[in-house]
Amino acid sequence: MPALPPPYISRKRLPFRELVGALLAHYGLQGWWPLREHAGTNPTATGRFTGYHPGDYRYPHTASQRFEIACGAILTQNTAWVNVERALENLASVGLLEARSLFSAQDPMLESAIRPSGYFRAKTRKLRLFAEFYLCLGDRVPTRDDLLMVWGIGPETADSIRLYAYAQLEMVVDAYTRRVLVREGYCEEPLDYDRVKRFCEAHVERTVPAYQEFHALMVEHGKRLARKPTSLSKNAR
DNA sequence: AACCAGGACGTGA
DNA sequence: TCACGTCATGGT
Repeated sequence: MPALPPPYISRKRLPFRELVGALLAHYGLQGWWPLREHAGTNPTATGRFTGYHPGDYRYPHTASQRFEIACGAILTQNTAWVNVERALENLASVGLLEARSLFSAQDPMLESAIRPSGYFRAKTRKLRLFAEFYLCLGDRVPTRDDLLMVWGIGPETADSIRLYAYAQLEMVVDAYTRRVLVREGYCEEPLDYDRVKRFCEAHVERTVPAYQEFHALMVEHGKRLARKPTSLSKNAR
């Protein structure tokens, strides 16, 4: 056990599980991960973020969807999703949203396709290295440690790929999750990734759909908290 | 016109 | 270990 002060102070709050229930009631089922083929359907409460499939947890249906999800997870690193959508569209339109062609593509081709999502040189390298890893994988499901061995894939990206591309029971913690936990008074900074992950695991039903909905709700709610405290966050005590 | 967005890596202390 | 700089585009 790390010799650190306990980061999670129990205040007079809803039990965390009940906050999650309140968020679900408020925002509804999310149905992550967004896919291009669903673009334009199921707009969420925040508006223009589309591509979800609420209520259907059998994704990915195909290897193509799996690869698209993983690429999106890499491209969205510190980047607004709307920019990632453009990059994914560009990749698909030139036939590069597929492991073999992406791996074989020339740098300038990849770079120009993903430029809208930023960090285009670093992400070109990351996508290519992931494509290589993905091809070597065959039909096997990568462990978290497998993914962390790949340059460009850190804890959150690895967990996102595990939970959404491979439908494995893996809790995803992102900036929005941390923001919600802090702003709603369930923990204090500094928020170490693995400790937040364990906190969430302790409070969420241990099923893949529950993990997916939980993470998606954290993002949806976190986006609101970015602007100003919402009525929900004020009422939720 | 700053500031931020669904991080990860390299570096020096 | 850990704090900090770097990577880059597009929206608000």
